Amino acid sequence: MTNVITRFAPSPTGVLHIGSVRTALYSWLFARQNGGKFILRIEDTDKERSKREFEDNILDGLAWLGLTNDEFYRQSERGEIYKKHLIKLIADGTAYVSKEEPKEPGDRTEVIRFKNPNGVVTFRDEARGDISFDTTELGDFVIAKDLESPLYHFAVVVDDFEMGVTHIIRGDDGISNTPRQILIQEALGAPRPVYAHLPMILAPDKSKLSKRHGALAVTEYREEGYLPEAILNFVALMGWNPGNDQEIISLDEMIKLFMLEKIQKGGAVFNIDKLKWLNKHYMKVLTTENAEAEILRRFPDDLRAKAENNKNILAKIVLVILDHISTFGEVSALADAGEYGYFFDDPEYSVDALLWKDEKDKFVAEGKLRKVLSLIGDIDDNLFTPETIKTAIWDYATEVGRGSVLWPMRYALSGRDKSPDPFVLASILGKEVTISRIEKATKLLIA
RNA sequence: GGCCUUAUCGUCUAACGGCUAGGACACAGGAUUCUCAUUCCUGUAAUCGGAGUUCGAUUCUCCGUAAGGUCACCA
Repeated sequence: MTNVITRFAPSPTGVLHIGSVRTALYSWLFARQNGGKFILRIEDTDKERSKREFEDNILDGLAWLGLTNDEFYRQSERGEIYKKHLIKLIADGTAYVSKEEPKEPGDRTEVIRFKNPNGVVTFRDEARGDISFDTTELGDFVIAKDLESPLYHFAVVVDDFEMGVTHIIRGDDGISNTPRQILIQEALGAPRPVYAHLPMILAPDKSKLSKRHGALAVTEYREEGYLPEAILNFVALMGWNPGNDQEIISLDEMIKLFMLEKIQKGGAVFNIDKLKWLNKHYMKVLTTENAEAEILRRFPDDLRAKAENNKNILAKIVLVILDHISTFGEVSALADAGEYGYFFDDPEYSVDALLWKDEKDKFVAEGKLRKVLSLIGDIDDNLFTPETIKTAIWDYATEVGRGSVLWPMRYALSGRDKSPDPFVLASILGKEVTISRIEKATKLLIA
């Protein structure tokens, strides 16, 4: 295909949410796949509702996701262009100035209406097939309040024409707008672009996704600790598939495999669990430095200070932390719950907690911990790894009952009912700290 | 209400008109190291209803039903 030009045209009356991201992504993919251009156009003809903060949010979100645009426009800066076409249509007789009875406060007594030829419009939708409308019911619809104030339908058509847009990929809600836009196109003498309408993204109750259902701005997903790769992968697969069972798909692969014809027709319910699953996957393939930075950022101040003073420990616990979360945002909640303290400070716990459920005798437990001490005492400081520690203890633990050895050992190191296994813990803490914590536990047991 | 669109496991989806309707998330059970989490294995689970065309329908046609969109001097 030659000279493909697509566009993403949000109105800055709200934040960039997950549905818009998918529309932007598909348009972007199609342009990139065909070596074409991707245009970002801010549709801010409604001066009342358009807000700069929303535009900033949209730009911020797209940049974060890496959906780069080749050209950027604001409709509010293109008044002369619309005016020129408006004058031409009026001169041609395909539009006219109409006297009106104001129906609501603020209504004009004069607007510009389109002279509807009243025919049936049939267009081909790449995602759905042929669609026909009888446009008679539209009447002579309003296309501008005056020469300086074009309305949505008119501005869109003029812009797509002027910018040479070849493929319009947009939401399902644009489908009913298409006939009247085609009418305007024909009056303008503009070529008809290829259309592809995307099904809606729905809430779990199948209603339109809204803030109430977690339709957050992508910038909020970023704050919650989702990765752009996960967001992109997730939205790509809502309403499209690569033609095989592949679930993990990179942007580069999407560019290769994307096809308008494979776009789903029915709406898709937003499934946060799948997003989390994808995010967990992408967190694991993140570089250690990036993961470390994300984690550190979520730590409360005191914990962060300790971690920064002990980079050695921090580097070792990244994988352990990653294992237990789906988003980086969970780190702060877990940290607040005291989850990571034991990596840096000796834990506090009661004697009872130290005892395994099937071995409540303090003296027996103390004896087993002392045995552990002697078994790991021989390991070289530099070879204090989960493997060597396990090798040293395993046979003994198996012989006398794994739980009766491993539970007290793990508890002595972490002071928590739930934690990584004792071998990993010991290797993270290092030989010296491990021994001192276990010794402390033995003293507590026979005190 | 008019018009437009859509309908496969709970969810995202696959299946030239032709194997036992496949995969993923979630869920359940099991295994891997005491706990938690990973990882692995196994399992539960779907073609909206009714006609028609056909040797044969998830697939094509029609009628229902349900859901969504749209009917602005918003976008």
